[in-house]
Amino acid sequence: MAAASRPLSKKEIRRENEKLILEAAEKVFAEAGFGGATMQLIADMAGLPKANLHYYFPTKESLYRQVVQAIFQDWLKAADIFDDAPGPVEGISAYIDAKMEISRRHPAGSKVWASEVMHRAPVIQDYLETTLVEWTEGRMAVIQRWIDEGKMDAVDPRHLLYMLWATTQHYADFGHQIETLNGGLPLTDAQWEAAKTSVKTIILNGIGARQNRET
Amino acid sequence: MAAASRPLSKKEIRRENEKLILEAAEKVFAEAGFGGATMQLIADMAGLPKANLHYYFPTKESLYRQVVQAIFQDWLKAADIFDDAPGPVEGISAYIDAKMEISRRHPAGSKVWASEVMHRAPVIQDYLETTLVEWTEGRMAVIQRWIDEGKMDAVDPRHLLYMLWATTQHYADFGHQIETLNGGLPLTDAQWEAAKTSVKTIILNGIGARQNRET
DNA sequence: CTTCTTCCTGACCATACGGTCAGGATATGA
DNA sequence: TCATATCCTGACCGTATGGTCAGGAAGAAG
Repeated sequence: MAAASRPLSKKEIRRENEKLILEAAEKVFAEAGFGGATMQLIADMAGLPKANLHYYFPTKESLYRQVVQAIFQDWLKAADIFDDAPGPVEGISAYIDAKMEISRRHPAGSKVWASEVMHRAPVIQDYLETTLVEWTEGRMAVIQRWIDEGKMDAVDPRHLLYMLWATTQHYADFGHQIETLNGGLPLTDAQWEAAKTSVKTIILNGIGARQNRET
Repeated sequence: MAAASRPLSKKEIRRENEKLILEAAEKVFAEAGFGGATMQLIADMAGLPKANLHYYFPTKESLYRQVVQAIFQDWLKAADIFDDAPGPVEGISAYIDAKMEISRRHPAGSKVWASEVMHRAPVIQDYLETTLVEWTEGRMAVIQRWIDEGKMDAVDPRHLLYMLWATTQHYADFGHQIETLNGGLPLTDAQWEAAKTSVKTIILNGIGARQNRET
């Protein structure tokens, strides 16, 4: 059937299988929640026997933990954009674009994250208290600097961040609702562009973001 | 112990117990998700034996369905405000206030709803396709009228609605994250006011909402 | 070729869960 | 007062699930 490649080395096998399992797990956890997900279903989706999952990941929780941690990494990475930007127009635009793209390409991850937080973060509370707190404070400082430099209105940086998270992740977490309201069809390329544009327009206007130098 | 009231009539008993069960169920479903919730836990929280739950609600699913339907009703009701308003400043302000208040007073309901939609709405898909679609189209028409009347910028009404939902519900669904970022403490009255103000300011400025008559 | 380590898996187990039921308690209404 | 309908619940049941394990297959190392 499939193009049988040469036998894989042990390391390759491990890497390959862990990847298969993690990908399947992310989907299943996203669709069913932690409680509703079953190891059997993840195994089927990964195309491996259930016992094999327990060979790589001793418990359901350890598998879940790794899924959530991977998502958290992506989440943070999307924000490096923020720091390098000269002002809110560039920085926030780029951040919205990046997060919207994640919502589009990686909706399962966003859902798992949302579910984890909604359930009071049973497995990544320590990350929230350390990494996320630091990250947030850093970004708030950037926004405050922009305000001090007169590049945008004096809005509360914290609530601006929440709005950015909420609006962008909404397109992943509530994607099903959005699809239903779109006649049951996934958004087209053009519709995604319209969504991005709407979010950027409203938020940038909303905070009175001003270009670095008036044209 | 408790002030023993006179014996309840059968009807009162039924009403009372159903209420107890539904309230407990909403909390448990919100905290654990449908799959993670157990009838035993709901029973304990309601202070009733498990078999009693099955007397009032034959299955876990039927109980869940009623919880979700009740939430959906609230959800829609909050939006009557919209129609009576003369323009976006009043209408959208009031809508944001109302939805923020729901997020604050009724976070469990919002979480159950979010969870249901994230899992592709297994029990209320029909509502999404009928009631929600109609509701959304009605509200989009109102917004479009405001645009046509020059009361706000020509933003995409659909994405504006999504932003309103996303930003307001975020304070319930991600309340735990927000609390963690607030030093582990729930938001104070003043902080809730600041949140409302931020959301309203950014969105109303963002859409260029103009008062009915210039002062 | 031999030994060692890693990978693999069918069969199995204990538990927890949703759901049932028989039979008792309690209100209602004639 | 008695009959009936409703409410209540401890004990029970079948199933599904997370997890285990013994033993085999297969690459790595020498």
